[in-house]
Amino acid sequence: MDISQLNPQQQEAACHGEGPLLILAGAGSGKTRVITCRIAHLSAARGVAPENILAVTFTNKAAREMRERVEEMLGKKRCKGMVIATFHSLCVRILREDIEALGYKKNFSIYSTADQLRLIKDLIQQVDIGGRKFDAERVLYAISDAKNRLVPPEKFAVKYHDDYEYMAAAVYPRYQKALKAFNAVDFDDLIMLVARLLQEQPAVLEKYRARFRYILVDEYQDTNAAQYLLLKLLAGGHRNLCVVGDDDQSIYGWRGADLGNILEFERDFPGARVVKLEQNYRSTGNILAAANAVIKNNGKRREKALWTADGAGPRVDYLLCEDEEDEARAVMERIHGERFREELNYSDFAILYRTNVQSRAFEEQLRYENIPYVLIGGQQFFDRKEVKDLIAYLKVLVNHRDEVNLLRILNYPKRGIGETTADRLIRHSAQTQNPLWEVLKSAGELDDLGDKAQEAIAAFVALMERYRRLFNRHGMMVETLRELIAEVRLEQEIYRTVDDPAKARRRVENMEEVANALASYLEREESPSLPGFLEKVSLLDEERPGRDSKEKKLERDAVVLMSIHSSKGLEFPHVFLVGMEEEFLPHKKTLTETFDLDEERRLCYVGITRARRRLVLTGARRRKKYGEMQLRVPSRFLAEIPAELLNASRGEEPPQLPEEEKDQRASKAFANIMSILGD
DNA sequence: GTTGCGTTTATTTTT
DNA sequence: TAAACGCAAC
Repeated sequence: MDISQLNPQQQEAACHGEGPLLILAGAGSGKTRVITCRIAHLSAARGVAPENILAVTFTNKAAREMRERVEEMLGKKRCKGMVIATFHSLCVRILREDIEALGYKKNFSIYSTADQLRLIKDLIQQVDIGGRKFDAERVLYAISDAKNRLVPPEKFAVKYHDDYEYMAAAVYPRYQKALKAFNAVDFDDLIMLVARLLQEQPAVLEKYRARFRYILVDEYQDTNAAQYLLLKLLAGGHRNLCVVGDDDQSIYGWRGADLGNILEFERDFPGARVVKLEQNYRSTGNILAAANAVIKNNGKRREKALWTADGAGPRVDYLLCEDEEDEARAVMERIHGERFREELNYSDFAILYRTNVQSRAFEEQLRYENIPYVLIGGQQFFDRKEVKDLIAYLKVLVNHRDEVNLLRILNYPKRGIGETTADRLIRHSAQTQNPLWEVLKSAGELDDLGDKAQEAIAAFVALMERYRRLFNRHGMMVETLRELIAEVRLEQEIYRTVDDPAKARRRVENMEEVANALASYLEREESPSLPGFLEKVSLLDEERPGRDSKEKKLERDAVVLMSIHSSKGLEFPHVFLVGMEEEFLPHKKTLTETFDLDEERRLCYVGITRARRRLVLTGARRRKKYGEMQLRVPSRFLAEIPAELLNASRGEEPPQLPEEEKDQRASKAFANIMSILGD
């Protein structure tokens, strides 16, 4: 480890000893370097044992990179036992060990969003408020939000008195009860249950406090109430908590992230040392000045200003285009020109937008001009039906109480257990309080089922029990999986139901990808298991079979298209921040419903600070929306960038007037009209 | 069990 | 505009 390569503030942070530490790390200020150096410092200079170090991140990618870099510095051997994990995978580890204290079994399933939605749809039907229909996603969102805020079902308060709140209030307790009966937890539970476990079980808390004596947290601005409590409990004894983050880059408020956590760190951990990292090693001076100018308009924030030792660079460009097509063409023009002039790769360019629909015009133009591009985001591999079906089999094999997935596969592919039979089975299960799986096992004794149905059920039970045994054979898991696919005829089912042969083939290949993912998991893992594989799959850890994960896509020589959210943590020599218009950035929703303009401004800030050497902002005068042409107004954030930093070509118009002036102008216009009317 | 048609709705998505 | 969904009809 070479501390001397760090700047003074970075050194101060990396070498801090005991007690709480807040590192306010501006965009591009080398925070990963500081965190990894700090871990190395704790280990090498202060003799902290690896198993006493816990580093928590939000993404698998961040965790992986952190581990790699620490291993590079310390050597693999001295990192053994160190826990560098995401919040979720840390919590799974803890729960696998200690969840029984909460009344779950250790083979609990982790429910994906799709699993959650299936369950919630079902529960909405059961509650049934006057036959009115409800969007399950909105109900799920309300429940998830409650969990993130640590609000238990019985304390869920209806505040705004809208229908969805009442529905959520009705569904939430049932949902939570069902999950427990199914021996399943959702993503939010992973955090919430661990927080509860630590709160209610002093012995468990002591165990982990003794184990994790030094805790480091990355992207602290993104922590929610549950994660905060978890950290507070874990660090409660020794207070060796080091958090790194940037309040200006908090863009996940809508997922429960609580900006207060980073703003109030010293209040929560008195005596905390605060280190600001403001030197930026990424962008040119003008880009940073633009970023600073925008973000300083936010009210609640930690004052900081990024600076660079490098030059100012060219000014930030602003292109006001006619419409979305013109905008796309303008961006292409720039890509062609710059690429040629500076001998750049396509992958040096990124096009960032607020909403995914905006990518379309750019995709079309890129394709038209034969420029290679990758689109990041969109449908996830595990959202594909065929993958979910196969995974459902595996989930049930591991946890037969998982009724959401049991019902998913009970008659898929068709095996003669129709809807009527299923309904009867479910009713029996409800009446006798017996898990559905037990009802299936004893279905032979039920007199309201026909012989055919009973036979089919018995065959299904036998199939599942057989595969449960088969999967336990050592070193045969991939073969077993393929046998399972063949035996239940999943492929035939796809070819039967999908009429487009190419599409069908792709789906079958996706299923094969699951087998490949399992194979690569088996290769990598020391003591692999089916539950272990499912866990990786659920937590979207590297076994994700999609042949184009975000990381892989970024390796190709292609222009990158993605949302501003997806771009956090990345950087590109040339960035196009497109659609700089009111109702995109800030988004219409925040103007009419959520009113969190600050988060939109942070989003703008994140977009700007992705650029290393050149930033181009674009917008259109009009664009087609919902099939209709609309006039567009330049984003108010443009007006926050000082004119001398901006290079406005194309349109003559300067960025829009500041808000107050616009208001004044509007009220003057209003006064005029009134006076005319008054005459 | 499909197919087809009308209705509805339209952010962001680290796990 | 377009995609996703639900419901009714085949």
